[in-house]
Amino acid sequence: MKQSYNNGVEATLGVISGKWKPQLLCYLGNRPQRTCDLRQELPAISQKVLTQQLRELERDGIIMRRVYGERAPFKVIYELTALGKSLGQILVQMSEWGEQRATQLPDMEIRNDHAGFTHILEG
Amino acid sequence: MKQSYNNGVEATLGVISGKWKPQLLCYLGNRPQRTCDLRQELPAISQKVLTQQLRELERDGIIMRRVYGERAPFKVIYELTALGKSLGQILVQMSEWGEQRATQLPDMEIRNDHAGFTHILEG
DNA sequence: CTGAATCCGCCGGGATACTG
DNA sequence: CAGTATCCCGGCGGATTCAG
Repeated sequence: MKQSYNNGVEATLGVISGKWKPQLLCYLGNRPQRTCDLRQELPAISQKVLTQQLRELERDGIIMRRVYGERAPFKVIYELTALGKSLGQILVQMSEWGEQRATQLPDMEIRNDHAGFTHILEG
Repeated sequence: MKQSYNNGVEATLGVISGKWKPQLLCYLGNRPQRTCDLRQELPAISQKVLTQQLRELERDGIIMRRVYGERAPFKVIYELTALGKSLGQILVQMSEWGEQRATQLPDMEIRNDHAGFTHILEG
């Protein structure tokens, strides 16, 4: 079926929105990672949801999935595609805007700063 | 209660995510608008949801609400705040990225182009 | 003209158990 | 190690009605 959006913003939101996607993009922006690496960085995520979010990012062409090994145990590596890396500027700006805003609101906390996303720009 | 995000991207997403918010920001980026104007530009939105989304944007400091008139019928005007306008660059970039991506995918359609958001930058 | 109050369906995300 | 299959819950957004 044909996807239809009113504007490009909605289309972009459709790609990066998701409870764990910003964090996944951040970690994968640093370097390609194995599934177990991601599970270690995101201890709270369930297996089902991790696979789900990764599948969506893959389907949208943001990340690439590579499997090594003929039989279990497998080694699966996820990494940003060129398209995924092209999100770098946007992610850094969104990160900075959010941080900037948090400084004005005492009741808002942001754990990691935008440096986590800047690595995407280096690729 | 204290809001907590893992990174600034999530914080920004929390502000602009919502089924109608990108469109509302686009229209309000052109000029301040009355409630009835917005309802005309978004015929499909229900009254409840329109008010809801506007309230959220207002609570987050993105738009400002002004009421004119002592008694009904009231005249209510919504307009972007300085903070709201500071989202302009991000929205334009997200819009362009989404459009760019749509050109690669035959099954994806985007009705309005990023020009709708560039007016925010002029304020 | 503008908005509050209900009631409700859908879907993203979570808990758990199972497979290769 | 990596992923699938169920069952489940909460909250966003929708339809409708009432009010100043």
